Amino acid sequence: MSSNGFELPLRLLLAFRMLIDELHAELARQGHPDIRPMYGFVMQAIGPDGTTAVELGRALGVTKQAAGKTVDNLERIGYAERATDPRDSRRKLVRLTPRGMDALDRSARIFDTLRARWAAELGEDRLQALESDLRRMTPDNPWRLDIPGWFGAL
Amino acid sequence: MSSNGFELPLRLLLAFRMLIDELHAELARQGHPDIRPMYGFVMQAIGPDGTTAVELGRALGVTKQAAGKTVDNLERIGYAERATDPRDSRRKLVRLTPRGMDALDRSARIFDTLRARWAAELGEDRLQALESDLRRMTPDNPWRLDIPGWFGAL
DNA sequence: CATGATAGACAACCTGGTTAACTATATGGG
DNA sequence: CCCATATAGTTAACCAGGTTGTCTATCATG
Repeated sequence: MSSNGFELPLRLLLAFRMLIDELHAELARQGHPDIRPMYGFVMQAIGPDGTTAVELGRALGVTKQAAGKTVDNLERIGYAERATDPRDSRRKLVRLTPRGMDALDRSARIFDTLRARWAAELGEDRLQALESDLRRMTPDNPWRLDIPGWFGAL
Repeated sequence: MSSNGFELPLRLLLAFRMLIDELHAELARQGHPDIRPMYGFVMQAIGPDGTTAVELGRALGVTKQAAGKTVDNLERIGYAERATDPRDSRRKLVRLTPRGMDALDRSARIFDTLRARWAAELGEDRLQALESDLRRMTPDNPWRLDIPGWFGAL
């Protein structure tokens, strides 16, 4: 069975999906029921210091318009806010609200918990080997995700 | 770095994405430029014997309407066809066309090649360990993917 | 034969993506 | 100093793929 090349991508996707589903179930339990799968990546890309729509689009590998729409949604549910840059009035700084920060912090902690569950199941050494192998097979630059919306779009 | 829980899902996704991108680049090179990332999963779910929209939806974890729309698209680009079931005229059998079959066959071979590349890089034993660990952490039933469109939708 | 279950189609809507066109602001060179 | 160009953001129109809800046609059964 392990010689079937189709299984590898499938398992990678299932594993990813499981982690993300568990993350969101837990986030919902902790008071963030409105987070969509994508938002975590977007908030991570916004980061604690804020960014702009154009930079965000570049970071996520989507157009500035798409990035803008997503920020609209984050703004609508109270996780991000926009403010004009005083030093360049073309730019609008996108920053996380305290609620957004909270969601981001909790996500990080939940991911750590989930990783610990994997370590308990597989053993820390096996998990580190797995992470190391994945790191070896994937691009170095962890950012420039290109992720949201890629599936089904490209 | 490997104690950062955020890296695991990210690497899983990047690895998946890489494989899928390489698959589609190679499929395009081999005469199938119109395949979208999802179609591979859908064609795999249709299988060599055909299925119906309802069954397909169940297999993919989406509604029958969504499955129907996707079949519309596969039909449009000549990879699937529909025919009324002679034994139950409510049902419409969805089958792959020869072109669809060809794409599916090539996909399987390309995935095998990609897996071989991973084996060459990581060693067959490490790769088998990786697959085995992923298998251990993900649901048993390989089908019922629940995949297409899940990201961004749920 | 009437009733209920099932398959499919259609419409309206949502999200997240795209291109394209437009406005407003910076910036740098004649 | 001013104009040309580049950049940030918005808006609009579209697409893909998903959802619910409704409707019709067919099957199967009491």
